[in-house]
Amino acid sequence: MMRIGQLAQIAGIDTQTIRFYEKQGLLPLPDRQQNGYRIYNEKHGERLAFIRRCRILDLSLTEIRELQRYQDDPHQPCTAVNAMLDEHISHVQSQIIALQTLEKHLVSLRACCNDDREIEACGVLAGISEGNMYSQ
Amino acid sequence: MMRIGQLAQIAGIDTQTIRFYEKQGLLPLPDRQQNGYRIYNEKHGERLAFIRRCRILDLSLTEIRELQRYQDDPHQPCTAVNAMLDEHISHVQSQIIALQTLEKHLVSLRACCNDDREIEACGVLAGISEGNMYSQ
DNA sequence: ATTGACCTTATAGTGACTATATAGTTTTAA
DNA sequence: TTAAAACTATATAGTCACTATAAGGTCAAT
Repeated sequence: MMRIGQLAQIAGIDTQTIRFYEKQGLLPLPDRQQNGYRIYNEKHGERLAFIRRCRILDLSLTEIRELQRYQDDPHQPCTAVNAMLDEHISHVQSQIIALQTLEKHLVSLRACCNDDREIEACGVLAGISEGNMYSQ
Repeated sequence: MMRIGQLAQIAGIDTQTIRFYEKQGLLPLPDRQQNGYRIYNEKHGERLAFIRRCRILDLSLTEIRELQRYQDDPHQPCTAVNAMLDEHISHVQSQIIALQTLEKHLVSLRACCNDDREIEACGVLAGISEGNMYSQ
């Protein structure tokens, strides 16, 4: 039995974030003291830890809600869970490829200028302005 | 001389986005017809193309504003432009590394389950719930 | 009695758009 | 000529996952 501040400290997050997750339907409504303070138990702590670990995996709050629904129905087959993860992995891989392309692009742009010029002659600005940005 | 729709078509973006850039101070205020319609010239088109190319490089609107200020002062040295790009490259590289770590993490989690289980026994959900997420 | 630490709710801000609502204007077709 | 379609205008809200701020209530210790 603890109040929001203690739960926040244990979970390593802000009290605001806990209230936010509650409002988002990710955390079950806690009991309240007579003064209105929220009271949490260990179940809340576990639920919060699950949410946090999902967030570390960069799952969206919607995906987390979906995972929680699966957990509440433990005799379903878990294909949907695996499918979600597969799709998430694809998404992350796409992001990586996009960023690697961007990086190449930026590095080759950077190579167009040393630091000893005036703005007017800056190869970087010229490179952006001229717009042959997809010509490798 | 063209109206916003034509400029949008040429630039390949939405009219809303043009008005948004104007409000953000990225596009100079265009003249207006008697009916209030905005009128653009080629300079606006070039400016918009510059903005778009910067966005393709994933530069923020703030960074673009900064680049525009440099362009307006063409006899400054261009060290700041290059520094901005260097920092942006570092930022992109950090993102790539973070995503690659995440991908490894997700792939190893995915390997904890085949598709033929019940939710209760799902290795993926267990992997998230158990929380030994940083033990490689 | 008051300070400080904690708790409450409600609201606004972040970034870069995107969508919606409402209304006025111009162009095209019947 | 009139009515519909296509364009323009402004203002406001929504996206995502928080984060910050405001304004106030509660509690323990000094």
